Amino acid sequence: MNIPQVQATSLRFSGNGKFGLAGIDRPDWTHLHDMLDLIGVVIDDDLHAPIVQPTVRRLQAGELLFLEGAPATSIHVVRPGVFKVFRTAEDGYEQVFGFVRRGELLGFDALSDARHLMATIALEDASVFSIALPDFYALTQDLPSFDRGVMRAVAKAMIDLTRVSEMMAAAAAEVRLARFLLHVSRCMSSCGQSPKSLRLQMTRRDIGSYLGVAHETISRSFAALVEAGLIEVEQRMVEILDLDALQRYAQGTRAPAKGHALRS
Amino acid sequence: MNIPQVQATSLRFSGNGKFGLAGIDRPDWTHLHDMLDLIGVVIDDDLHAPIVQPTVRRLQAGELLFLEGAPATSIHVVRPGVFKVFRTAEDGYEQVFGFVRRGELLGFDALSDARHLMATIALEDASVFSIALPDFYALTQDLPSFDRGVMRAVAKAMIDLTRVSEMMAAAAAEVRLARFLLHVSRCMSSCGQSPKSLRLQMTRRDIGSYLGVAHETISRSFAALVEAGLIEVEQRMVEILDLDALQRYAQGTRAPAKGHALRS
DNA sequence: CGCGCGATTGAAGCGACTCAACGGCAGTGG
DNA sequence: CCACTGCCGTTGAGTCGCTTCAATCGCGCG
Repeated sequence: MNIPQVQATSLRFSGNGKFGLAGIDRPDWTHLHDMLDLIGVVIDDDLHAPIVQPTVRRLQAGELLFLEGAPATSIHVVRPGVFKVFRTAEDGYEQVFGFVRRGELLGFDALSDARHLMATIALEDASVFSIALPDFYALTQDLPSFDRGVMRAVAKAMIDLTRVSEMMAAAAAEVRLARFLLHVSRCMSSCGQSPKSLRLQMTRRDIGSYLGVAHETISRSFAALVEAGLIEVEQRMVEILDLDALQRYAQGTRAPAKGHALRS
Repeated sequence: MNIPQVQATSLRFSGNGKFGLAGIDRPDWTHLHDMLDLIGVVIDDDLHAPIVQPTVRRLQAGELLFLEGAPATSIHVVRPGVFKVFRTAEDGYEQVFGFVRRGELLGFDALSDARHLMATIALEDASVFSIALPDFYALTQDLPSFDRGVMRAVAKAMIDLTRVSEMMAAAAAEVRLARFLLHVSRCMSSCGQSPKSLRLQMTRRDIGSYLGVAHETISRSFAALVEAGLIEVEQRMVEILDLDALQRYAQGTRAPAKGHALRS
């Protein structure tokens, strides 16, 4: 398998009116602006030269952003599209670690040893901003607000990873699925979309691997949630009928730990 | 509940012989040096003023570093000691997200919304370097190598979080435990200690919560691994008898003991 | 059109959970 | 000093739910 090359896109304007002075005659800043906006960075620094320019890479559904084991060259920010982060065990079992959506970082895990430990694939047509590592480091130094924005984004990514543990903490598979759906729901609403109408981009098998259960169990759990009147399912479209009830349903955990000796 | 305040410790030397030159007449730099060394930062920048000074906080076993929900004030780097990161669900169930050891960061997750989502407790007598957030941000700007060191440390923390998924991916509880022990083993060897002789600081219940199984099952799994001749267990001391065999045993993903390669 | 894959459903076995009881150890207070 | 009291760790028994194997259906695609 080969890794698609990063392609520089033509410079175009997407109506970023936030900075009146920007982009009049230097379209080089447009992508940078958009990317900063995407990760929620408020520009309080002057954009002085030398400012690097992220490139845009477009991927079709099913296209790999990078393979596991690939040397890390860039940090990516997801624009439209959803990615699956996974790793294939020696026996062929595919472990899914998470799903990455608009505004989130990709490839950050490789910063520890310059090598990706997980593969990343586009689950639908998508595109990302890519910054070469040297440029990335230059940006963190030149733009303190970018540095903080990255820290914030990374912290959020870490929180997302702990969400996995939370979902798996539930003993019952239906509860795990309920938590997963709520997680996706929150992602939807944070993206300004309806939190009750979900379009899942991943297969049942992906969800199963992510939640640590067999894909057949996911299928049955969907049926159970439908049976309970909490959701409606049609293929990969999920309609949450009663958000509150689903939340209550997702509360159940394992048997609680008894008293705890905490000193402070 | 109140949140323990970070206490500035008096500057005193606890027999740090690693830096022969340090602490002779400028103790202000000693802590910073030690902390940078701890997270693997190679100093290629001049340490010019104004350089901030991390404080040291010592904790007894069972003492909380911070509670969940607490406002984030500092970033911490673990010196000797092991911490447990966890969250208590509404029904009292304690979900363990990970164990943090020497050289790793604590409190980074709060950088997204300035509030800790997880509590952190010392499992044994421990101490940490603490840097107030403003100082932390100042450091990342003043010392590019520190900034990269932090990124590296954070990337490693993210990888550690994905390890949780990997451990939970195994259907069999014994395999999960085997993977956990190997994980601890790798931590030991990366700290320069023996990878075959482990002293676990956490209870069976902690391990169970971390691995997503009941604590009784952890107990039984220990017995099974002992029975298989892979390890020896005495209380919380674990001796790995055959590292290779344990690794082979930990390979199995999903497929219950179907004629497992364990029967001698 | 047939092939492959995703999704669903059924059947059967077993592994993990819950509940329960026990011994050991440490901290505490009379 | 020694009961007392939790908690930790272990072990047993029984139930339940998930996994595995299997068959079927639908859909997209070459």
